[in-house]
Amino acid sequence: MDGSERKKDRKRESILRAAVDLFKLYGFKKTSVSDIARRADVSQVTIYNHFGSKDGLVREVVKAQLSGILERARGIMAGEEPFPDKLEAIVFDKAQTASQYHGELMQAAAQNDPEMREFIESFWRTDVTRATADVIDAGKREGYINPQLSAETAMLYLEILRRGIFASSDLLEDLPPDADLYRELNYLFIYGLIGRRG
Amino acid sequence: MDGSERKKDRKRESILRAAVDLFKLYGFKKTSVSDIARRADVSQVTIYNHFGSKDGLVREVVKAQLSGILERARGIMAGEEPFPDKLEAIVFDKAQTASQYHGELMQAAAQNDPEMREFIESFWRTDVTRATADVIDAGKREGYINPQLSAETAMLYLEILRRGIFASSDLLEDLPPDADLYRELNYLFIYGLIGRRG
Amino acid sequence: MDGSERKKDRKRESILRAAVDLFKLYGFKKTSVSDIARRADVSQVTIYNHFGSKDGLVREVVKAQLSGILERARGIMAGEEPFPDKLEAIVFDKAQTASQYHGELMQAAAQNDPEMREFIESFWRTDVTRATADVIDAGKREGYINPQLSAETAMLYLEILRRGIFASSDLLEDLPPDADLYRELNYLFIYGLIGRRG
Amino acid sequence: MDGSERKKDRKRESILRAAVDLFKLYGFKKTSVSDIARRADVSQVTIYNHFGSKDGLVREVVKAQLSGILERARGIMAGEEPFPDKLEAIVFDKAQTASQYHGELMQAAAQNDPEMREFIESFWRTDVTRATADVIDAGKREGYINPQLSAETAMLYLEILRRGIFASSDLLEDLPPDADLYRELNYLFIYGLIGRRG
DNA sequence: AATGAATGAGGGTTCATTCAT
DNA sequence: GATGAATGAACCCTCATTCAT
Repeated sequence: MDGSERKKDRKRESILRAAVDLFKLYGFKKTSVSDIARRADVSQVTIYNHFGSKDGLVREVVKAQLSGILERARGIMAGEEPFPDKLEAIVFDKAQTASQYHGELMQAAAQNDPEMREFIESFWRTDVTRATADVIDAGKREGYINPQLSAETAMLYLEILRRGIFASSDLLEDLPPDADLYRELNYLFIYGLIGRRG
Repeated sequence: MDGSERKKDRKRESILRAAVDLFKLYGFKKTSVSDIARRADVSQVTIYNHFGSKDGLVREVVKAQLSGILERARGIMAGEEPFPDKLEAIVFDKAQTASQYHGELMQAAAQNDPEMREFIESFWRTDVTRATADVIDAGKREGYINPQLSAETAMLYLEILRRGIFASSDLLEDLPPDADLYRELNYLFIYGLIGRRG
Repeated sequence: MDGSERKKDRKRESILRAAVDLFKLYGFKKTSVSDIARRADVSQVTIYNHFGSKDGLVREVVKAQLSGILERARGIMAGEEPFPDKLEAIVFDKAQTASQYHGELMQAAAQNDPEMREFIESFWRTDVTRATADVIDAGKREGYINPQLSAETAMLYLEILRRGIFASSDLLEDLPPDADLYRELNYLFIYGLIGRRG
Repeated sequence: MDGSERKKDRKRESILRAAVDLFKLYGFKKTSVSDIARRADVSQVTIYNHFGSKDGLVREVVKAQLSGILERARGIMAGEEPFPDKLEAIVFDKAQTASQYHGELMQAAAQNDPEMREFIESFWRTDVTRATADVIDAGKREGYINPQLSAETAMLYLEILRRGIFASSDLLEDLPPDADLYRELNYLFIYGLIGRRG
């Protein structure tokens, strides 16, 4: 039935949201299933009925997280802004910039779960790589990326920046979202420490 | 007695080393006091006699870790190599590039422990800031850093790079330590995505 | 409607069969209602609609089991074979010789269920006693049972044999169903360890 | 130290006894670790410290149980009574005649524990077989067992009797320990249903 | 100073059962 | 009558910590 289906989905969403929130706040290990249940206003068992286990839950959270990041990145790249703006939007993707819980999550997801490991690796190998390659192409086309720079190195650099920003959210989170600092950092990404010359 | 003192210190060191090893391998939460005791070949209670609690232990580990990083950075800055080499050495500090256990540790240390939070913040505010400022000064003096770049932004950039590299150790760990990639990345840090022109 | 009735009965049978199978395989406590539902291809709730509770289900299983044993025994006694063959057929009743799940079942059925306890005891007192008495009468009539042996003792002996064989199914289950061993054991039941003399 | 050792052993014994009692009363699966802890007046965790897991506990219980039975049997065989008395003493071993919890225990012990399975099988193959062979030899020597009876069959018969009595403890437990019934049953074991003739 | 033994609190998970449709 | 979804209670187990020696 429709009502039941929708209700079930609502509970599912509610659990997922609660899980994401608490994982971000306290990390994966410190968040208990009972905490999640309480926050989602749901019985603990309902979580098991939906996701099978805590690992099953984190699996879904990770999948949703990864897809979300990718989707947003694609949306940004499809727009018409100049490259620096796109770069800024992608690298500073707000939704993921929220404490370094991500690493722990990924680790937890991959650790005891070969299937998940495969999923993550494949996701990285195909989707992320392709998306990042698009970014780099755009940058080269618009003259913001040195055409001689190998795609491999560029991708690694961007990844380091993403993760670094991600892991520095404690330093950034108090800034107003329109602070000049973002622009300046973005400028650094493109022109380096040495800055624009001539 | 001297022998007793030395023996005591040896136990202390043994516990610390065991803790660091296991934290790196399995993370802070997944490492139990009993694990550490077993690896250090010591009774659990001995750990409590020395460090008071698990949090007390992690406090010491963090202090040692931070001091180590700082000391190495100072050593590097005191040398005579050109700025790019120094930058590379500092940013890629091998000893800390070892799984992203660091973030979890810091979080654990700071979370339930105001004293520790104070220590870390003060450490950051004084020691790290000062050291990073030294790096930036050197860079400016040698013409590798845009003199108009504010110290604040530069420091943030360097911190982002450090943490990003740290969090990307999974991508870097299979590389030979003399790979060109390090040089290329370092080049990117200085000259940006746009590269050296003219 | 007839079709609905028959369908309902089919579900009932399907549940009972699934329960018996799983109880035999894994025991009563280790078999969950959800397991039974899955094997019977039925919703858990259907089991409750039919039997009220897990205990209610086990009650029905036990009743069916007991009636089955009794019915087979009566069939055998009604036949024309000589007494030793009848004895063998009854004591080695294949259908119940299938792991010692039986005891657990009876215990579970009787434990929290006074009504069931009453049923089992009455069943024992009337049906089983009567049937066993028939066996003994036949044995005496054909000269295979010492006429001076009290019915009480003889019945107890037969019951011990039945349960002993039941509980030894692990030792017997690999034997071919026509093995000499069955005859030899049966011979022992009649002639004892000392054997036929003279 | 001596005091600590003795205290530890006392706790160990206390736990074992509580476990045996409860297993006999309610069966293995229905007895929770917390029940055992409460009855032994000990923290649950102490049970884990001593036995590692519930399965570990049942392992020890089973080992103790088996060794006990064997030891008593050997003691009996070493005595000077005539064979029928020995047979009675062994087959009706009181200490094990206490509900059919035994089967469930063995099953639980062997199920998830290859090491235990090995232990039980080896125990059966060597100790039990040898002891039973001794019984049979004594019976033959004293003329109570048909010399032509194969050892295999005789052992199986005795085992069936043991288990049958074991599983019939509900029928026997109300009898006074000196009841004639025991003698009569024993008589049946030796002379069979047909009784002594001539 | 060091230890073996013991523990209260809490974690993930399963189960028999009920509710709403 | 049948079901999918949801649940409270209970279970096995682990952990950081303390007690007695």
